[in-house]
Amino acid sequence: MTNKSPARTPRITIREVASDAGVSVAAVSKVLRDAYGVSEALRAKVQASMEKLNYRPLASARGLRGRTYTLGLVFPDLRNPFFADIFAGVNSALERTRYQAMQGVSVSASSLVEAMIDRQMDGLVLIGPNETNERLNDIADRVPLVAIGHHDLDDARFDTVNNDDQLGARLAVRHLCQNGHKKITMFSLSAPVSTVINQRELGYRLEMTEQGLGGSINIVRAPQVLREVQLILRRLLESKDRPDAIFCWTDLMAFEAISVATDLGLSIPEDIAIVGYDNTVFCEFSQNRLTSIDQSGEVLGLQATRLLIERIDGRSHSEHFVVTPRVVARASTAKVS
Amino acid sequence: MTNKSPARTPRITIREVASDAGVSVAAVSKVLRDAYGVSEALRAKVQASMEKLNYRPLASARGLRGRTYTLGLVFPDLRNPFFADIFAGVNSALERTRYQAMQGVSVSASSLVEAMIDRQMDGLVLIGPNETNERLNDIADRVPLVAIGHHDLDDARFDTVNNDDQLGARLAVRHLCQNGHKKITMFSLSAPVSTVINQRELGYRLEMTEQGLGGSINIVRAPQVLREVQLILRRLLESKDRPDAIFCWTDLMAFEAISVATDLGLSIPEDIAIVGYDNTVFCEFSQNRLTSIDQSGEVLGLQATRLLIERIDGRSHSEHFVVTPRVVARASTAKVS
DNA sequence: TGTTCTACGTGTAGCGTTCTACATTTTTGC
DNA sequence: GCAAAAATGTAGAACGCTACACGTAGAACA
Repeated sequence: MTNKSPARTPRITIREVASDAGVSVAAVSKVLRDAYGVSEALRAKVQASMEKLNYRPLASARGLRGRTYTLGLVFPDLRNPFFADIFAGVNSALERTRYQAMQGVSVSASSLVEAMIDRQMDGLVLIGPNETNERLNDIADRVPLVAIGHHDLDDARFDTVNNDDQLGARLAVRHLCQNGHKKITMFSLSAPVSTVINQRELGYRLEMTEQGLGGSINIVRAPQVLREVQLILRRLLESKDRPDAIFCWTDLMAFEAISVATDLGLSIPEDIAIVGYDNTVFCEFSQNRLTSIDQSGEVLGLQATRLLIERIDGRSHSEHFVVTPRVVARASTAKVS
Repeated sequence: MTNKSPARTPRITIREVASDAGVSVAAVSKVLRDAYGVSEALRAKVQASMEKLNYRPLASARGLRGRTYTLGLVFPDLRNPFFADIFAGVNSALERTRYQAMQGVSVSASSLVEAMIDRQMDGLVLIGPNETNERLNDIADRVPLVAIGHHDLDDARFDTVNNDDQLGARLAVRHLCQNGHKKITMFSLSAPVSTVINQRELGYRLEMTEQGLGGSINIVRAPQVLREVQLILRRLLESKDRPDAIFCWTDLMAFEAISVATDLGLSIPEDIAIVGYDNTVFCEFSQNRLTSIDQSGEVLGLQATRLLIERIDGRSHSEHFVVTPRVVARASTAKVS
């Protein structure tokens, strides 16, 4: 066992800065935190030394007493480009702050959240968490928390940022109706039940009923497993009473639907119209031209971050921010002549 | 200013575990690290107390003395699903270890890397870094480092994990030739020059020459800006001497190429064949059916993580792992009859 | 002139771990 | 049965920072 690791260049500490600047450690710390009681002269001296020595405070050490200036983001998955939009929003909110975001990815947030708390994140943003309010409250008792995509506000001791998923679904159905479709099936998610999915299904049902199409309400569900998704879509599109439109709970599923439909020789939108959700960049591709519901991920990320920092700074009552979704129409739902 | 944050439930510390188990703090620490010199009896007692109190060691505190058991991953971008494959590999390598991965996203790794070092990451994996060897060595002097997608091994004081990008490009060209194409253009990246891109361009040139097509070598470059990419592709496909095949440096660009070609009414592969790189999940879609070079992101991630942990454990000489790419043929390059 | 403020600095006790050095007990070898 | 060696446990000093409690000096006030 050659346990002799290569000599690492040692870090500059606050003590060295203090001695270089000829002041106390406490003074340097004050400058670092712009705490009260530092003269301009002292600040300048200290900052010069920090610059000169290229000093950077060690987050772990700070965390032991105060903050680490680190926010944790928990994504359910990395494959969906929608999350990149949220991330962009987070970053632009962080631009002029001293905070840094670190991401983790995990379907079941649980163990990842614990790991982030162990690592002293000052606050957490959970994206599309599959957790009960009880569990989320339990987390919120230990660290400032904001959830993106969670609709149960009952007694929530955390903030939420959502798009109006129920409205989004209604818009999708309404748009399809306006383009002359009647047999509209919703393609939804089976496995982890989430409040987001519930809202979208509810919106679908309500709008179908309102449009006088209550009789043809049909929700088909699949887990997030590629094989299953394809199988179920294929079965749906091959069935005798195939729908003339599908509303998919996320763009990714809509792309799968386009793929299966194309495979079966169906043309879009003539034989089957398709609507997705999230309005990801891939919707624009000519090979997709997917009509989708835009929920502005960037705004979601930005607002979530804003709320989180407020909460870290001491706010204790909950706030709930809602974005209004809108239809972005493309060829996948063009009017059937 | 209501600076009264809600009372957070305080953490269980090692001291409480020690007193609950009736042993010293040092003993608990030993159990935690499975250090030498703990009897089975003591270990059992301590573990029972840890379980009972639901104790979790605080990473910041550990970091101050030893390790934080956190690895940092730096992605250049979140939009490319290829990175999800790498991430999957990292995770499966981490499965039976006590390490956790935290991700950051940044085109220019620099400031993010500093932030990660400040946060006491035990080691870093940089994915597709746009950095010189000098800069990377500078980082490697301060923290164990592995680069995925970096071909300059000259005097590298870090490990690298690569697919053979030069071979990958050759395979792409060879495959196109076999299917009867002659005017093969490469669509490459202009802005941040990277060793990966260099290798792919080199492979393209070499294979074109070898195939006797040296005369029609043509590399078109665009930055990673959507507008520009589309403009340049459109110009290329509308030009008088349009190529009959395009080799794109990444799947994402290939999808754009398919989009533009579709837009222009060109059919694939009859009018124009297209090859991508990465073999991302989206290649399978019937609307794409994109032939692509597979570089098994999962293997890259797994090996990188393995090497990183070895390095953290003391290895000081550099290792360089190479994966052999392969062509995955789909309809976008089917033989033109 | 004395007294009270206010502004500016400093000393130092932790924060929750790890780890070296050491004390004590048990085992081993002869 | 005794010394030496091995095994097991503990004390306590860091690690780099924050923040509380003070000290000091000059300004403002009466």
